Amino acid sequence: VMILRSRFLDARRKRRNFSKQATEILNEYFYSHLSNPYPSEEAKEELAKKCSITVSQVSNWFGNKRIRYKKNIGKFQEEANLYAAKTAVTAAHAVAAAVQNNQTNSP
Amino acid sequence: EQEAPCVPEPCPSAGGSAQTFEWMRVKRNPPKTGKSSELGLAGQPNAIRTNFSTKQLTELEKEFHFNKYLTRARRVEIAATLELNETQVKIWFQNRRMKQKKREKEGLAPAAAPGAAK
DNA sequence: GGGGCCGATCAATCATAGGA
DNA sequence: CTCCTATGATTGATCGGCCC
Repeated sequence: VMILRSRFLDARRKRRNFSKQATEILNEYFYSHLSNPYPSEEAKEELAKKCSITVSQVSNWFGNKRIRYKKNIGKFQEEANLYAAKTAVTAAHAVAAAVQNNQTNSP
Repeated sequence: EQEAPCVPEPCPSAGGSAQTFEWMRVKRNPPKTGKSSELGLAGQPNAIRTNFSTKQLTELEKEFHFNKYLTRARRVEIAATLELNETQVKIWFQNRRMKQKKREKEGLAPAAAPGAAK
């Protein structure tokens, strides 16, 4: 028992929460890829840049998010719906644009 | 950037909210690293994460500084000395190497150091 | 056919940040 | 200030691939 917290003095001690918008970006990606929330190395780099954090931090975030999400799906339902709706709007715009494009050329 | 084979089984749910995808069902097998008390039979693996003592970590760290890779002989020796499985020692070195690599990559380009001078 | 290594990930835990 | 929860990081160990 006393074989204590030998880990004391970790980097964990000076943890900082990510900015509100960084979390926003990460969540957007997570929920828009809920069927397979495993960003590629390139995707991670891009997210890292957009969030101003390191690739490792992006990996940590997804790792924690996935585990915690599946541990209690219900708890994230609201959040899931929120982001689902948000990306739906974006998707709708994309579809609309695509339709416009296709109207002038049908294979 | 578009996979396709996903969703082998979307799951019920009529509501319209999140479905249960495969990654949410993934379960890892419990650690086979049973040790201290190798239960009678029926091989009931400990299924617990071993907590390395400070002494063990210190020795492993020291050895790592000497050699990044272990030879079979050295591994056996260390495992015996520290009372760990050869597997645990092997895994520790693997994780340690990955950790080292990560550190090198990160500590080698923190470029943007906002408020560097303070 | 097996063993080790790598890269990614898991899962439990630690220690802190932030809110009521 | 005292809980209590949310969250980022660490780490022993697993999974799938690859190589020899």
